[in-house]
Amino acid sequence: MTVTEMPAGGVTISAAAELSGLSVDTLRYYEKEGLTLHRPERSSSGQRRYTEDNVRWLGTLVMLRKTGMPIRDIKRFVDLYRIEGSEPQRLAILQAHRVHVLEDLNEVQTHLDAINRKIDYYEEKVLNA
Amino acid sequence: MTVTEMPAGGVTISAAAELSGLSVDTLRYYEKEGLTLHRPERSSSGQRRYTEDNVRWLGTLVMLRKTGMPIRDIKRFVDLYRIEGSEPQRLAILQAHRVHVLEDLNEVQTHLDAINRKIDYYEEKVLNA
DNA sequence: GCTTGACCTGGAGTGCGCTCCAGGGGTCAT
DNA sequence: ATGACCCCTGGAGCGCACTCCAGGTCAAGC
Repeated sequence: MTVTEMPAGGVTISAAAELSGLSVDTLRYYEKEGLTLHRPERSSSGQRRYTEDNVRWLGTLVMLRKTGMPIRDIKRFVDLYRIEGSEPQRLAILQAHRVHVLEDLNEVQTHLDAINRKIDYYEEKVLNA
Repeated sequence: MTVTEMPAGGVTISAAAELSGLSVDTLRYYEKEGLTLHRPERSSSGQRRYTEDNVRWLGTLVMLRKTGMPIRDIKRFVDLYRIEGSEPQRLAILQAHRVHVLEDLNEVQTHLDAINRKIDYYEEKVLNA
């Protein structure tokens, strides 16, 4: 299943987990922590039903987490969505995060260069052995 | 102080911390975990004295940690240095790690693109408000 | 109507990588 | 010789982000 071919009534938590790449437990954990933009509706028997929007937001959460934003900061970001006209603040958070990510990428890239040099050194050493 | 202008007798743990960018506690922790190639010598009163080589190795540890290698894996890598002729294995670990780092960089880059798109969206929205 | 399996909740447990602390030196300037 | 510092050890504690568990509900298939 892809996110665009989701049934109208929404999907179960396990399907949402697969679609988002998160675990079922993590989905419930994120919801408990208030990271969901809107909590998924419940079926008549109380089970969560994730809509396309719900799943899309999970994608945003993954994006922020994988780029190293802590849960606490994501919480602040989500909370702004509940405040009318907070777009400038949301933008500011994203821009600041972008800077962090770029710095991080840069640092990792520098260390990667060092790894490559070490590999070169060993490749020569091993080849001439 | 830079690593090339270190006194011959070695430097204290706090100096080594500054030079490496790690904390004093982390230095002792790494040593406890067996991540040091050679344990630093001790002064007559039992204090650690880090040589240039010691500090250079700390740089390697930082390189591996900052690129996401777990302590456990670094331990395995260091242990190979105690085995004669283990250069091929050390090389293999570095090559495998390199692949991981590249995959990671790639993933982060992809998420960064998504962040940029979100920023673009908000910039337009905020500008036209 | 019984089993199976996915789901529910609240809360405890885990792994990682540090970080901090108590209690105790040694060294050096005043 | 007193105080200020830095250092030592073993071990406890912490923050983060999950992950797991017990005990229970519900729907569907046989």
